[in-house]
Amino acid sequence: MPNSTLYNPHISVDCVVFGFDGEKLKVLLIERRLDEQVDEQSELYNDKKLPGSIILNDEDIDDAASRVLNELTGLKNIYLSQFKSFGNPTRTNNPRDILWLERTTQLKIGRIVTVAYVALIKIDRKLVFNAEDSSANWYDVNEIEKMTLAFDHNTIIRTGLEHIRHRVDVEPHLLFELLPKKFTISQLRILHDVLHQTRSDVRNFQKKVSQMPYLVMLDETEEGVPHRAARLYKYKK
Amino acid sequence: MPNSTLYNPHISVDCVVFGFDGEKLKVLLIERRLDEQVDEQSELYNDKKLPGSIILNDEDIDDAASRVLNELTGLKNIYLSQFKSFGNPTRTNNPRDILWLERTTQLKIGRIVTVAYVALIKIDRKLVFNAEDSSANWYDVNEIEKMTLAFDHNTIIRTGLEHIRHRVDVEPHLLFELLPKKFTISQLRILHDVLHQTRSDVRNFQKKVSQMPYLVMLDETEEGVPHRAARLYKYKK
DNA sequence: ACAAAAGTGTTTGGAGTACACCCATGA
DNA sequence: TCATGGGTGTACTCCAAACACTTTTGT
Repeated sequence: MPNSTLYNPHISVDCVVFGFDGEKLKVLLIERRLDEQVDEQSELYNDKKLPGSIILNDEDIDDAASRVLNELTGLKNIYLSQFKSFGNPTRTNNPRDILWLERTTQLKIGRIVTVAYVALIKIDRKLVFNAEDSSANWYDVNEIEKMTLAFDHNTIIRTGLEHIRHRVDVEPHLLFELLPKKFTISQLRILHDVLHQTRSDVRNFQKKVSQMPYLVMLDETEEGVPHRAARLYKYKK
Repeated sequence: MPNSTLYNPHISVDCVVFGFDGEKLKVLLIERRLDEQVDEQSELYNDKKLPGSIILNDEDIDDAASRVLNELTGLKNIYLSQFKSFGNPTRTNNPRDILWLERTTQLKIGRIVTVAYVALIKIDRKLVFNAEDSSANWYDVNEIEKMTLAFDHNTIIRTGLEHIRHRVDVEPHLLFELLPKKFTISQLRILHDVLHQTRSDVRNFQKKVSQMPYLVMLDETEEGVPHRAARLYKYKK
């Protein structure tokens, strides 16, 4: 439980956590609920938000983002990239959001500037989603556009998606943060296409990846598929 | 003079203002001086810092960056791009910096997270550099690496330079923010090379720019040069 | 006349793109 | 045996890179 001598209530971090299920790009969202009805006009919360937190008084902002992810997933060493800060003074104006903040933090909250991060994780890991005394789930990025999230989190996700698309152009090895340790060329191609918003030719894609020295072919194939099993690869170094 | 009911002392903006003098890339730095000697151990300040400010209570962070630039140069509609926030808790630990902050803001200052922006301006404009009751000057980006600036401003400038280099790859028209309204192809090529850290071939560069529809040839040539005068161009649309 | 930078075409290699068929596997 | 995706090669196009000489102007 946040404590006013430990926390800095002016600055927060929010994480847009991307995952890839083999077909679509997903984002991890926290279910926002307040069960206890404190007074008559308090609504029940039943919407979603990005994982995030106000920062600790002596905490680096990158460390705060790592902490949020670790509390959420139990994992360390997740790929994290700060992409933008959101400081519009009206972003914390919705009474619904203010009430929720003050309930969950036990702090008097005014304006908050949030520093947003993109995180990439392998969706196949069994994750412990128990942060913020609530649960988290994966949602298709395309579905999210139609949902109404807390604060300005729709905008943050949209911007984070653009950011990671640009980053992948410059650093293609980021794709491997989203794939399982062993993967097929098809999975790599589909992920590549989802992020680049293209549809690559299968043969040309094979040609391209065969020139990547850091992609090593394994002596294994996938299992349990109702067709010819594809060769597995791993990312090396 | 800052006033504690108007200003939010937890968040600031800093601007890395780039200019191009025809040869080298420059950054605008404020001379930091405190003339009045308040007590015996107070040093005289004679170093440099980025233009910046803590934000107003109800001010958007982008607006705060615009305000800083307008106060500094008198200009509006300057190209501005937020690139990173710096929130290491030790960045405001230097007693020298703390003292300076409290003197100039008249506020009790703790930790500050700063949101950093890159700005591009045409160096040929006659600018009114009178912000923060001090003066500002252009410095070569390469010289700055050897200087010791206030706070973590060396790091901010280095990161801002990387940022603008990437941006120019994606949006080549940003180059025209740095050039005078009328410019030669040589100027454009030299600026391009400075930012890409390359040395382009003159003929190949001419070929490339001749395919840019937004680059229009004027019926004028440069003047006062001790050699064949080059044709002038302007950027259209 | 000389110094200094402006301006101008061609060739070549590599990368990207388009395109169609047989193969292996499970049901 | 059938349905489903896996895996493979060639030809064409286009862009980037290499490369040298003549022109214009001021001193």
